[in-house]
Amino acid sequence: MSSITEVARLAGVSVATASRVVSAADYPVSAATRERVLDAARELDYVPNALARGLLTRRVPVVGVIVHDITDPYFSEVVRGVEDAASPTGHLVITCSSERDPDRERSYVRLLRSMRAAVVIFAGSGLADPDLEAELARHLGAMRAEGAAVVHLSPHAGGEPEVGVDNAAGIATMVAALAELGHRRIAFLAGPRSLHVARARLAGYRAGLEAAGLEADERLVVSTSFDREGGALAVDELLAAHAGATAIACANDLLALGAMTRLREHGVRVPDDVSVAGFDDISVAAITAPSLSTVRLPLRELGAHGWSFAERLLRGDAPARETLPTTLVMRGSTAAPPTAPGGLR
Amino acid sequence: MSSITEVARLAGVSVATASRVVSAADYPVSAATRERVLDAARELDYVPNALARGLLTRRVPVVGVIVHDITDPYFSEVVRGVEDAASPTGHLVITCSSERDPDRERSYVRLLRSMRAAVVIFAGSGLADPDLEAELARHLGAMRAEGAAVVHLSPHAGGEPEVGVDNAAGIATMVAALAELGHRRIAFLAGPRSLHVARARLAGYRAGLEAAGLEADERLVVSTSFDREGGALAVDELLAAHAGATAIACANDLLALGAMTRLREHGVRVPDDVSVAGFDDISVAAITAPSLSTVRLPLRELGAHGWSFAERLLRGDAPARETLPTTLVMRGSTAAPPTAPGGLR
DNA sequence: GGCGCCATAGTAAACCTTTGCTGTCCGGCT
DNA sequence: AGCCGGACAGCAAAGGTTTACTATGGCGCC
Repeated sequence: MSSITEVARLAGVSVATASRVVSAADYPVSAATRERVLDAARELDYVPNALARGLLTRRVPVVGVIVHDITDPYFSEVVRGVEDAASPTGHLVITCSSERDPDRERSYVRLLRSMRAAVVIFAGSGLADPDLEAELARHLGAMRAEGAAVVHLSPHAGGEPEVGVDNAAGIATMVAALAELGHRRIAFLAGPRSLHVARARLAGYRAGLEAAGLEADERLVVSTSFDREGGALAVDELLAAHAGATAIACANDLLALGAMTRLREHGVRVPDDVSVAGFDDISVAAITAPSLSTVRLPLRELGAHGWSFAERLLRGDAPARETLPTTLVMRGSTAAPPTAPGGLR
Repeated sequence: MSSITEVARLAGVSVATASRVVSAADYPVSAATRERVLDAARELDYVPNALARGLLTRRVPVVGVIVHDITDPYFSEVVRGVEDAASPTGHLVITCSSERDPDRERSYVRLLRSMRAAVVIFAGSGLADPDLEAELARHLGAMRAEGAAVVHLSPHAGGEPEVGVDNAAGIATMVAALAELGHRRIAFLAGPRSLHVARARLAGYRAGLEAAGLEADERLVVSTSFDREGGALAVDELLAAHAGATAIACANDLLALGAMTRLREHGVRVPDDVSVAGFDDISVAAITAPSLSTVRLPLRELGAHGWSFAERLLRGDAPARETLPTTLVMRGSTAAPPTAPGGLR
């Protein structure tokens, strides 16, 4: 593979000049010389060595994205957003599926550091592990000191993310929409109490209730795991409590899907007897029967904003924290409450 | 960030010795010296510079995976397979969503080359574009000459992939299963004629028909785009043709999903009136109502095998081409044909 | 005509590691 | 006692690029 030395030799100039031409430095080079160098580069099929360049600039045009699992549509959307934003500037995206395993996360960050990645974006941070925290903090500190940018995206265990999503407001608009349809008793499937996101969404539910002038009833709030299984269990619990809900808002689409399945098993019709609403708008939501009313998270934008935040960091700016808005998506799983006194009893 | 020079200084040895310790070369170093170097490295939080190392070894522990779109579950599974296989050896995975755009693909390969990536895996190759082909061939040739490994996975426009999936056999087993259920008129939604995969699957359909002793009828084969929209359109076409199919096999789960939706809109029940079968087993397939009978592709394995193929290539072996088997997954969207003369008319 | 400045071009150091080759020391063998 | 070889350590080059600094030449201006 040809190096810049060979390009310079073929063009009959010094390597310095050749370098200035091919790397488009703002250094004066006469048009004739430039042309000769470009010709030589073309002829030799010259591709600059990013390693040598990175060795000097202490940074390689690569952005690492730490996700839980690239297979999860949530994360692949975010990664795609990063990629779309980063690739026009010649940056490559490295995906790191940590599986929330501290060891994997640790080793990924170490690898990224050894590679002198310009940017690290945390899209799904690991669970709290003091040991990991410490090592991570050390690595991240060192990387920042080296000039790399580190950005945290929305669900971030260790505090406020640099770029977030307004979970609370999102849920609140859904609650408002349900109230608008005429629902007075709106249940909420909250997901695990331990997760930061879940807590934010629960807060949004409460705020939405208050804004709509509805009474809060703790019997209407059920905490379970963040998956379909949890949604099904929560429905059982709601039925057992005879809480009389006419609508069920969920902290998560998977919860909503699980709830719908279980409701069907109990012979409860959606949305005729009970309305169900999700959160996230994963791609399945549009194709279930009935299709799921939900709140769309701007996942691609989240990734893109994460990149642009990092880019500004790289330039030495101190960008302001951002919060991205969600959008309401009303589909077939919600309707006005039944006129006859109904709901889950 | 500390370099090996500082480690050596702190340990009171030469850089050569320090290097031999930290890079675990099989070179004799006394136990005491080794210990001192290791201590120094730990104290300084030394992380080797992969760029400097790569500059020397002409290769950096990175594998680029070219996909159509990381957001497509098909590709994210493959990428995950590569990642799981590659990361234990300290390799990082770069995802490149080319969107089947020759320009993007070109620029990704160029970037990967400039980075001296050790491996490039094509998981979803671009459409035929003579211009791209030429430039790609040049890049790939150069990379191979440099010692990098290049591997093509199953859907490969430019010929036989190094690691493939037996598409034809997969469809054939599905056709056999439908025939077994009693179906005699099995339609096939074939996807675009231009795609190599689509053609392979169509061939499988024909082979399956023949093996089951069923008559081929060209009115039962519909070519559309490879998405839900295409599935819906194909159903319209099938209905218009009054072909009287009792089962619809699809070259793709998305086609099947689109077909099911449109069938519902026409008041046709699945599987009571018509059976529908997909191909790929994307994750949604299990949670639609009814759940989709389909053929599972070993996507993760495909990625993992791609990596191991590349690894052997890197070691200088000449591994043999591989073809991975598919598995039949029968769920709720298929059943015996209606006893009363039914089907799509 | 001489001086200095501008426009270019070149020199060489630096980035960090690996590794072939060259020491050095010591123990053991003849 | 002399020699040899083994075990370990160090020197220095090489890998490809960028960039601060230096050199060259031509031209304008007084």
